[in-house]
Amino acid sequence: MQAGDVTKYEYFVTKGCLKVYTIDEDGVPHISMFAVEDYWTGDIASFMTKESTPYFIKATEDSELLGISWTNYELLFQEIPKFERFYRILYQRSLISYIRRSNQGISLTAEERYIEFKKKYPNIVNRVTQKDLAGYIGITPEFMSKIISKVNRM
Amino acid sequence: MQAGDVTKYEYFVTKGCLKVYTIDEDGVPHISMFAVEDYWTGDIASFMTKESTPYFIKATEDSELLGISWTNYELLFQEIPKFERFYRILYQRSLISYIRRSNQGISLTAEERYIEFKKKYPNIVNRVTQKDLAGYIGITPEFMSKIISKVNRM
DNA sequence: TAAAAATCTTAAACTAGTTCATTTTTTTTC
DNA sequence: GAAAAAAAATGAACTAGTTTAAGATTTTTA
Repeated sequence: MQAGDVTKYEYFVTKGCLKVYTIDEDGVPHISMFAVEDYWTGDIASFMTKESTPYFIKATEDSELLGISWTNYELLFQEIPKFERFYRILYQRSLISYIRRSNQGISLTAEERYIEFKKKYPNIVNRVTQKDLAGYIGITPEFMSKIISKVNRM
Repeated sequence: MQAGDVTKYEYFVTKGCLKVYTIDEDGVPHISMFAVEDYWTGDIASFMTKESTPYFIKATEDSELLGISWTNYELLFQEIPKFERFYRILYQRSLISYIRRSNQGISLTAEERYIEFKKKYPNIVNRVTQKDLAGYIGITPEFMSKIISKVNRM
């Protein structure tokens, strides 16, 4: 996926690891999410509104995804209304985790955010580069390096 | 609503303004959201899981709310399955705005976050104290004061 | 497997944001 | 409408996180 495109699919990851990110005016990447096995990914805003996405998606490992198009997504609800419930609960859970993340972004220090990330995603922390982790935590790779060596020393 | 309670209701605001916030170990308040007319509020995580909430909710103006209990919420879906769709779309929209907020929290400076807030919520910015706004933006009231006078000077 | 490219580390100088203390302004209460 | 309480402003000293630059380590590619 490339910034500027209109998102045609939502993806479910069956294998691998991907990063979803924006690039700001200064060329600095900011990582919105990492998607590993059993995660949904894409840009739900662009998928819904058909406006262009600000995100790039790149696989960081060989990956396998399933995609659902807007047409099939709508059709799914029409033909099998029980899927409304499925997605209602899926979005509700997603919402809970994004509410938590947005609160942590404004109330925790970078070091605390790193410790939380490690605790919450022990399966991701060793699969991504420190540089990408820095982009997710919201700090520079240099400061990420300092934090990691400090936390490991503790 | 008080931290420690299990959330029994989700609320829809028909009049007024409320703040939803946590208080950290140092006694510093962090504001998760302001809820004005036509907003839903509460703690959806505690409402769903029946675990205790970390949030306080306080009205900052005289307010009127409608509340729905968990029992009635479940009953609603049972009796009128079309409401699954209604909530599916409601959560989908909410999700979009929290994804945006969590990205801004890690990629923008405090000044940029303030400017975005003013642009996105012109109807809220003048209804809340600077201190509460600081708690939402994620900075101290002192720094909020500096930013506001700087931005007004521009 | 050597060379090139990317990532990670370290350190010094800098800036965004905090802390603490004091004064001024606004709001609330009796 | 005076007194008290809360919010806002200001400034000086501080800390968390950035920037720039250079060297060390790991990964990728030919």
